[in-house]
Amino acid sequence: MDDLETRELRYFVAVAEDLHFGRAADRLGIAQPPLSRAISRLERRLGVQLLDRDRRGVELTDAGRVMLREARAALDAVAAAARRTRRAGNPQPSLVLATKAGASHELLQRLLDAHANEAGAAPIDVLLCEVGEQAGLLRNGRADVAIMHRPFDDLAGFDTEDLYVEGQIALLPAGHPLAARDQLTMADVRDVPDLPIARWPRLDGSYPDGPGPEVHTQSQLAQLVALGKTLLVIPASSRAWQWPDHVAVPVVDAPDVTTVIAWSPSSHSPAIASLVRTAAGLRSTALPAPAG
Amino acid sequence: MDDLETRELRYFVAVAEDLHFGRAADRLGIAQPPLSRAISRLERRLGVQLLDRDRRGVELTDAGRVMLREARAALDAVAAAARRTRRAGNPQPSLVLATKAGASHELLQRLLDAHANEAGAAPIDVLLCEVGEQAGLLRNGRADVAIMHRPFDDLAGFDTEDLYVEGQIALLPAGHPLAARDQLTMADVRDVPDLPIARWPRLDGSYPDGPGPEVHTQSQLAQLVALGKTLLVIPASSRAWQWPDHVAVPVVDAPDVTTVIAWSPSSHSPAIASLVRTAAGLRSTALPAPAG
DNA sequence: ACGCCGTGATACTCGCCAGGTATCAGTCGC
DNA sequence: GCGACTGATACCTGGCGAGTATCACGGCGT
Repeated sequence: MDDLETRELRYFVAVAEDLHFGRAADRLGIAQPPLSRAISRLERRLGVQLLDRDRRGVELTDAGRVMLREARAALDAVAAAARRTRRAGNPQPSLVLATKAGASHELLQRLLDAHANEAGAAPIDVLLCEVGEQAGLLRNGRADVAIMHRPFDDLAGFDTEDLYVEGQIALLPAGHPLAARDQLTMADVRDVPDLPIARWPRLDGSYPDGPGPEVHTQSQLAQLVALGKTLLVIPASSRAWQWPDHVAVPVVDAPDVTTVIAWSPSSHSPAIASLVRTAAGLRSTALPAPAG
Repeated sequence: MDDLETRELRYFVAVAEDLHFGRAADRLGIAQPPLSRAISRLERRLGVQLLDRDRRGVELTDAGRVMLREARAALDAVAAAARRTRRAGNPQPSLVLATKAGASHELLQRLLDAHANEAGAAPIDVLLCEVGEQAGLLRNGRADVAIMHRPFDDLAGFDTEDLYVEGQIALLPAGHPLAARDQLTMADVRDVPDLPIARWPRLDGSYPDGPGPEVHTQSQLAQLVALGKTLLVIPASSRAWQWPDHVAVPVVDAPDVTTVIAWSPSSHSPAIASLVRTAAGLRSTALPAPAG
């Protein structure tokens, strides 16, 4: 059983994403014939057909879909190996912590302070990212550790330590009828005709149906909120979303949000262990009382 | 940033394991000079020294230790991609379920029965393995799903669903003084001079200190228990360990054991989802009442 | 001290295979 | 039917991976 080479996996992923040999070859910076040959050799070696070269187009077979998912994971792991090794070779290796810009700000501040006070603590580079990016960064080695939120973020495949549990609030323009209430339910908040909830892309990039605007960055969303065009239900601690002319109202039956620190089990190092221990230590100290 | 090839990772892992270029080259089936060159090229490309070629021996640097761990994970992921794709290409793809021989027998039986009754269920191959092997099998694609036990097994990096919680029992020869008690504590059980608890290897292969015999397979352990040479504290449901002349006594303060079904998030397929759903469904039906 | 063994590195040669160009073979549109 | 477009095939070339021979260096016998 001769292993696959990462080149073959890269080639297959390119073709599977484009479903077009010519364009995939372009992206890869090679000519089309070598790509065709590489894919058919891959299929021959696996003894499995990965693509249906149905006239007028290429399609993935079931096995091809399996291969696409597995190949992406494998390529991430290889890339992570290279990146983490490079960083480990630095004279003073640092930890990269990924976090959603604006979320869990206070907790992060306290974590960084506490960590800096530890003797011999590795320096920490904070990598601010968009919603849902952290998992990918951890997987491909661009980050060592991430602050994430259950149940929003995809925690599959990571080790995690719970840091904080809180309820959620609805963020409303000050003048809105619902803003006068001192608490809301999800039923109140759904189907508010003048303030539809924004729709985020799913993992596959498609958008759920609904009346709200489609957004895919936090700044887009911030803009819409500031304009009073959308309604937001977010963890109580996400103060970055606070505007002077908006009001936060607790949503009593919204699911609790748990802030966690997550890392890839294959990169578990003493430096990460120390940071996680510091983070877990913050749990016992005072934080603003969780809502909900 | 040109990626690493799996060949380079395999070579590095071989050298890092042997700490000897000649023997590693032998194992790899190549000559020593190409191996030396491959490693130094790898180091040059990463810009990081991985090995200290101190005369009279090769040693891993810190970065080398990082690389070793990451490279193993990456190679597992690549191997998993190949194996799972091959299996997905079969006309009637099956799921491979890994489980410790003898553990959770009744639950497994019920799971297989229930799954077989599902319409369109994939056939299941059961892969019986030794203690601690399941994680590796899931990681490198030899298995799709595993029955594992918290807190004994290494669940890092997997998705899991809890199936069953139970207490633990001590297994004693019928004539032993402790066998007359109707419950025990860990303090009772530790340091019983004539029945030291067997020692299992740690993840790195070394053994903890202690008076008990070293074991690394279940049959070794079974032999020792049958001879009355060692004492066992195991989940109550591990009936495979029951001998006619042995007695099970509950250990009231032993940590609860949770039986879980685990799978690799990168191989999450409809077939696995269906099996997991079936397994979770068993939770609500009658099982022997958990002890503790 | 000397030579010997064992180690990893270097020098060179060779052959395979990745990759390029040119071309073929279907399929669709008009 | 013709042209446009797609992926497959034929054939060639160059680079790199792998082999053999050898070097450089340290440890350790006697």
